[in-house]
Amino acid sequence: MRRSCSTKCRAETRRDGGSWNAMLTAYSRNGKTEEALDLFAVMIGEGVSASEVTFANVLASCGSKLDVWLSRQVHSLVAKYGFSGNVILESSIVDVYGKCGAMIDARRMFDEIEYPNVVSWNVIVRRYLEFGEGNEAVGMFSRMLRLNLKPMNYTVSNAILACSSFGGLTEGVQIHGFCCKINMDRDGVVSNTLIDMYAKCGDLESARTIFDLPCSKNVISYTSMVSACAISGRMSEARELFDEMPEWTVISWNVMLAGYTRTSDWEKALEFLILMRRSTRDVDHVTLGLFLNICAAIPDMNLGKQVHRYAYRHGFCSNVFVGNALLDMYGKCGNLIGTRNCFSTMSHSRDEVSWNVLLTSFARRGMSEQAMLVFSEMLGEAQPSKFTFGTMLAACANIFALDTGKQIHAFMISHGYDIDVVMTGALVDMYSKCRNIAYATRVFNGASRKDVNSMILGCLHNGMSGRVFELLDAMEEEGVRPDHNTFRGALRACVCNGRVELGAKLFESMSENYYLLPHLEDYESMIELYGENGLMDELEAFLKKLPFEPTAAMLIKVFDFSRKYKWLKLGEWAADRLNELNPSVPFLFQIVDDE
DNA sequence: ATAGGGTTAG
Repeated sequence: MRRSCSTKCRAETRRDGGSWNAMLTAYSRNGKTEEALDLFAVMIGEGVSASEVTFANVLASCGSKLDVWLSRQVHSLVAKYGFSGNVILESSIVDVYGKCGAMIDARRMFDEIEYPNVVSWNVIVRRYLEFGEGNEAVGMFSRMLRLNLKPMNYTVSNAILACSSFGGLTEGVQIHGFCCKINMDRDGVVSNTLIDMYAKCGDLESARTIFDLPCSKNVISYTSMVSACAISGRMSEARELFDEMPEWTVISWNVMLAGYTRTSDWEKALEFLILMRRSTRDVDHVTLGLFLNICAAIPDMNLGKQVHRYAYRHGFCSNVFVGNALLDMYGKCGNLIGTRNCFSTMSHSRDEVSWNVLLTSFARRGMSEQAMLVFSEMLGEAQPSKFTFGTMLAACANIFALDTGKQIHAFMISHGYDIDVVMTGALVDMYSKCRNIAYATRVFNGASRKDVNSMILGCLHNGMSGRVFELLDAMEEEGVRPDHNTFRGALRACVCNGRVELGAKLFESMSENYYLLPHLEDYESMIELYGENGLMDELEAFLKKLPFEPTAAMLIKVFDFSRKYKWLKLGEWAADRLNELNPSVPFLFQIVDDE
């Protein structure tokens, strides 16, 4: 390649920088990165004077090559050829370093620019945003404003995007105010980004207000708004907006589909997929990933296999999202061989999520030993994350592997992993299932945000149900909102301790004050609570108010309690129901024994 | 240059 370049150029009559640059530009604009860089090397070698245009093209090529060492070399050549102080080239160097993920170098270059222009500022904001440092991006943006520079709409848009990336609603509102001040709030790109920012920060009303302004409706603002409703679970609102959209893209379809899967409405999701297939030929890797999530959740492996075949035929299997969704689908359908096979074929395109899915698939089926093996294999290739540890701790809990569990706990502490609510819960769960309630308590007490439910279950698991009431009191004191699992555990504790009145009060309060519909288990607990304490009047009244037909298990309990406390009428009632459920064996249940 | 997706848990 190098030879052909130089031959070609030698044949030319004029070999000044101009024709070299023309070629360089052609290569670089057409994505011929290697060719452009080779040509540049020849240029330098032959002593052709490199101009601003030369470096602009070479830097563009460096940016697509994502090679930080190469970028540093070109950076030094820019200085050597006397272009220090050229704001365009220096901004380009900031850009290239940023693209390579070398934000320290990017920032150093930026700070060296004597008079950064609006493009320089845009580049630094954008790169911080892409690097995942939204805070820093917003910080640079406000520095720009303090210098009284007027940002481009793209820069404003990037700064707003940065706010959404870390949930900075306060900062977002301030930028919105600034946009109004300089009359940029009606700019198409800016207003769409604002809608998206408000939506992602959970302020749907503000998003809607901007969306409803005249002239701000297009596919993108519609899609943002639909997405906002969909991620907040407001699917009927999302659907209404979707139906009135002027046109649809594959993204708008995917947004709706994601909404249905997020709300676990698998039926509607499938229905929507059928509608989608009938309306458009557009299907991409996101659609397929979501489709596989649905197959995994139902679960329907045959459907999943059809999607797999489709993905294979259309070349989507090399996409890591599709690959991971496939792993998950096979795992959730219980086909661990399928998961393993997929995982092996993904050897060139797998990431830490793939490993986590593989781990979870084994752990979910109680195959903790295999999960442990996968974990040690994983350490050689990928970084474990909180997901990894969560799964591993659950696997330890299942096989009472206290020592391994402790090692994982120690590993997390020594490597500075953040131990959040979920991790605290997983640790408490592991320690209490391994019957080490002392450690479970220590983890629980030391946590800043506590997962009370796991501690309640731990106490119940270790025969310390009395402590559940202390936990409930502490919860109330700290204003922590109980959820379904809290009540389930609390009711179990009432059963264990004969706390009938408290149980009844909790059961009432569950739907009255917390709008939580009791589950079957909660009704069972109440039946046990009344029955075991011989409160047959209350039991009878409770059964009369049941909003559904009692289950066989409930009836058997009622039958047994009635026998014990000689509550014949209720016992006969239960026996009749049970006999109706078992017509093949008449009179299996009799409250008065035949003599 | 502004819109979408995956892995932890009772």
